Parts: sequence; structure tokens; C-alpha cells
Amino acid sequence: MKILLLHSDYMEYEVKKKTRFAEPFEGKGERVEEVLVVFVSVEKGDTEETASRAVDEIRDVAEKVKSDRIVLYPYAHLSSELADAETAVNLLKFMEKELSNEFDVHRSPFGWYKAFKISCKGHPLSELSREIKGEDIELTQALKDEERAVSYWYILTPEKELVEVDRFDFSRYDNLRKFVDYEISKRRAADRTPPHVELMKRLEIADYEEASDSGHMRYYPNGRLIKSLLEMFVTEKCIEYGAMEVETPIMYDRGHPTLRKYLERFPARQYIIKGDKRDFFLRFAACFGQFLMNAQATMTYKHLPLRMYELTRYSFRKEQRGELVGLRRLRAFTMPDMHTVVRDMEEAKQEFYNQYRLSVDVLREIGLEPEDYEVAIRITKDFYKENRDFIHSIAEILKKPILIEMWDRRFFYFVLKFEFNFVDALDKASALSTVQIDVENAERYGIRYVDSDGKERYPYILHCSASGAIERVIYALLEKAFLSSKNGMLPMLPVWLSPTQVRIIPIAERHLEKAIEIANELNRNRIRADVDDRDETTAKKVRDASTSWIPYIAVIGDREMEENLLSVTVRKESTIKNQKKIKMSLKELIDVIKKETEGKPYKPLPMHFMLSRRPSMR
RNA sequence: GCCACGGUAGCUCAGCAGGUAGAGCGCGUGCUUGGUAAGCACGAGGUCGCGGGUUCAAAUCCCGCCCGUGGCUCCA
Repeated sequence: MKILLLHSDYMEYEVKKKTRFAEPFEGKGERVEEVLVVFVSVEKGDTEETASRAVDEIRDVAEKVKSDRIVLYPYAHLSSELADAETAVNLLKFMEKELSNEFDVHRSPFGWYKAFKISCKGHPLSELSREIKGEDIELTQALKDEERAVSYWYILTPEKELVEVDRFDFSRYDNLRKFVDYEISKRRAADRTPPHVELMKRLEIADYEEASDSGHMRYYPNGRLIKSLLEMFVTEKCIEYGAMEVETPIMYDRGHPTLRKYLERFPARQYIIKGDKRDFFLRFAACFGQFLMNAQATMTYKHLPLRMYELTRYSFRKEQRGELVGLRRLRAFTMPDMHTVVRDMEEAKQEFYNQYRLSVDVLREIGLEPEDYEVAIRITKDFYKENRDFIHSIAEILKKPILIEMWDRRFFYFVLKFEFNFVDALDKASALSTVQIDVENAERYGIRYVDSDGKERYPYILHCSASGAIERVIYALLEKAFLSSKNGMLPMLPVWLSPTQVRIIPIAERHLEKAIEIANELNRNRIRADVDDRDETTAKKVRDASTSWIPYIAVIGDREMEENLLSVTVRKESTIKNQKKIKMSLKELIDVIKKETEGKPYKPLPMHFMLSRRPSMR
């Protein structure tokens, strides 16, 4: 926004003719004496926040020149980057309203050709221009609100008692203590790179891509397989839960009146794409696309709850440079995003409860148990008071204490949310699953349903990410594996996610043919098996398979050929000192793995099944 | 984004009072046909992150930038 301030003896204007942007106006014009005239150009990207900063400037100048009368005069010629007319009028009206508390404000109509006369006083303060940058401001209104909101911290015990956080006995809850420390005192102890960063590289899962922006990763064949399987799994679970899968654009008009409000909270966090005529921002979640779709749908109470799902590949958030780490925090990430339109708060609570259970279930099947994460519930005080029993009933689901953050008032779109927070090897917490009850966006987007009495009503909307970002799930699995290795176990991924599930190791060349035959049979049974046909010693091949976290290592030599059995090393039952080796038939091995991966998605080996034909990816 | 530290072979790192680069692993070739966490030998492989400056001479000193990690901040 650009403004030009002229302290004047008088200002006089006369309305001549409409432009195509003209706002309705009846009068002819007016003359105002002893006035501060403010010429205003509203620019692209300006928001109410920009406008209120302009108001502060104007107020400041008006007080200095001791003028209690102001003319707000829309004037396009101060800028070459003008906002659309609707925004401009809205912001001018907003400024008029803000200023009229203290001043006699005259707003000249927008979008008309006007003649004016002005007599500028000419003292040193009488002519000032100001540029108020919309994009660069750090603090938007919502952020200011957040600063003013006070948080109260409690622990909700499994016995449904609400205890102030200082009075809770954490002695049996080490992980929860770490999480609470992280949340409240913001204690940071880490002095090294998180373990998953080294692991994601060494296991050829993912790596930094210097040719892209920070926080955009490359995924090697192994990583793509793991990511793909997780994506398939979460998607299946959400569809099974009753969601309609959709796909929506990844970029949206920056000036779109509905989207802008949502954007205001994070002005510096968007990727901006220059279009031919309009500028676009890259989505940071699937909300927009789904809400716009919902707004157009004809819905009645009979259709509710209505669930819509999308896997965002990608969501973009231009996080601050120093916040990015490995797979924990990215600028481009994949997130399952489900929105549920519900009739009323009763239905919202019911869904919230069910989606909480869905999230527990999804994480558990992925390989993250309730003891691997800590629960946080964030809630407004009012909502808590009105729904005490409901909130307490949530504590029953996992029977573990929950951190409650209570706000004295609502400053964002939701009244209630939960998160499951993974606490990693460096005691840092990151949110995985989350569900929120949104009481604001239905109205903003014009999402309505027809109720049983024939009247249109605004529904509530739940936001649900059943697993959290897929990349973050991989991070959690790697950190968990690292933590388990500190407890003397061998680190590994769940079998259904392991890129190679069975490694066949022929002892000498004469066993190779049989090894290939076995691998083929396994692969026909949808088990990812490969063959280490390299010219290496058996010990070396076993070591390589072990350091690649392969769950089943099957050695085949003369003895196995003779007995028609495999000599299988089972990783999850082994330690580095004590390898668990079992003789079993091929059929038994197939049965064991099939049982272990039952109900999970499958994809074939991500690379050639002969190790000698496989490149090292880094 | 701010502060600190780091970037040298494909990988992990050594070298740095300024004098044109080293190890281990990996890779290639040969020997070896092996029995459960690293066989042996030989060989190839380097714009020392990028750009500028100081100097007879810069991987090494100075400045700027890029990337990474930690802290601050932040996480819709």
C-alpha cells in the first residue's frame, strides 16, 4: 500500500463519471476545510494488517499536524502493482472505520473519475509519502492475537483428573516429561545431527538436493518405495473410514478473497508463482481445494458427515531456513488431509473421537505404538468448560496422560485439536497425527447444508491428518529404529516397508542358480527378495545385508541344497552378538512373511534383484 | 530470517603458521569358490562448495554467496 499525505487548508472534489470498478455512490462531491488528505493506492498482497499499519501512520501524522479531519482519497497512480477493486474498496472501508473512532473521516468514492482542488499548507510536515509493505510484515493480526492469548498447561490423567502441569508426577512418564519440557520451557539440548539424517542417506532412502530449494528432498528407489507404500496405506485407511478421494490444484490465486484471510497468518511462508495475469501461492494443505469443492456441492443433513480426502503431494510451506532438518521439517511434503463436514457440535465430537481412534490405528499399523508418541490436546477454555466429560473420555482411549494446553480465548479457526507428538533420539518433539474442529471456515467459504427443517446452516468441519506428513513418518520410523538399537536390539524398519524383505546369499557360484530360483518364487508370492551374486565372501555378504537392515537373510550352500531348506537369519530376533538362525523351507518362509505383512500394500523390488546389477545411489 | 560451526576423491574424514593434495571404505582389474557382521594384490579416481580479493604463490588468509548442522525464532 502506498499513501501520500497532504496537510491542506482545504480539499474539494467533484464526481464526474463512472469507471468499470465504480462502487455505488449517490453524491456529487464535497469540500472539506482544515484537513489531512490521504491519497491511497491499495496494492497486490495488501491485507487488513497492511491497512491497519497504514492507519497507524495516518493517525501519527494527523496528531503531529493537529488535524482532526481526514479525507481518504483512492488514488491509483501511486503504484503499478494495484490490488483488485474489491480488495481495494474493502480495505479503504476498513481504514475509514478504523479512523472514524478518533477523526472526522471523509472517504471519496472508489472507481469514479473525479476533479479535485487542493491547497497544501507547505510546512515541513505537510507533505509525506509512505509505503506500507504487505508481504514483508512479520506480524499479522492473527499472530498478534496469538501473542496476546495466554496458555494454561495441564495434564489430563488416565483417571480423568485435570492436574496443573507443575503438580504432576512425571517420574513414570519420562517421554511425556521430555515432550512437556519441549513444549513449555522450550528447552533444547541437542548438540548433534539427528540420527535419522545419517540413516536416510546410508540406507539410500532420501537425501538433500542442492539444486532445489532447501527442504526439498530427493528420494532414491528405496525411499520412493517406502514413501509410496505409506501413501498407499494411509490413503486406503481413510477411504475405508469413509472418505471420498479427490484431487485439487496445488496453486491458488493470491488475491482470491476467500483464501486471503487464511493466508494472512503466514504472510512470509508462501511460495509465490508468477502467472500471466495473476500471482499464485502454492498450497500448504488441501483445505482450499476441498473447501471450494464443498462450497459448490449441494449438501443436506442426510449427506453428513461428509468426508473428503486428498494426499497432498506436495504441500508447500516456506519455513524459516534454520527450522529445516532432515525429514523432520521440510518445505515440500506429502500429507494425507481429510476434511469432514458435520451437522453440529455433537456430530463433530463423535467424529473427533472416531478420528482419534483412526489415527491411533493408522500409526500402530505403520509401526508406531502409543508408547512412541505423546498426546497433546489444545482447546479453548470455554470449549473445555462446556465439554468437560467429552474431553475426559478421550483420555480413556490410550489410557495414558495427555498434555492439555488451554487458551483463554480462540485466536484461530479451531476450538479443539489433538496431536500425537513423536519424541526423537534428541528429545525433540514433532507432531504426527492431528485432528481439529474448525468453527470458522464453513462460513468463510460459504459451505452450507440444508437441515431437516429446510433451512440452510453452516456446518462444522474437521481437519484430519491421520498419520501426519509421510516424510515425518519415515523420520519417526528411522529415529525409533535408532532408539531401539541403543537398547541392544538391531535397528530395522517394519517388514512391509523394508525395500528388500529377503536377501538370498549363495555361498559359491554353483549355488547361484538355485538362489535365483528361490528369489523368483518369493517375488512371485509378492515378497521382495534379491540375490547377492557378487564375488564376495559369505561373511561380507551377510554383513552388507545386515547393515542394510534386511529382515530375513537366507544363506544357501551345499547343505541347504541337500536338505532343501534355507538357513534364515531373522533380524528382529537377533542381536549383533547373537544371530537368530532358523532352518526353514521356502514355503515356511513365505508363510511367515505373508502373515507379517497381511493387509498392507505391496510393491515389487525397487531395484534389480541381482546385486551385481545394482548401482550404488550415492 | 539471526548467531555459531562445518563443506577436501562416490562415501567418512585427515591436511590448513600460504609453497599446486592424503587415508580408510567404495569402485575397476586380477587372484580367490568361500559357511553367517569387512579375503589378498594392483589400479583408476580431486574445478579442495561457488565467486571475488590479498600475495611471487591460496584447499590454507580476507570478503560475499550457496548448501548442511546446532541454537534462537517458528511449526496453518
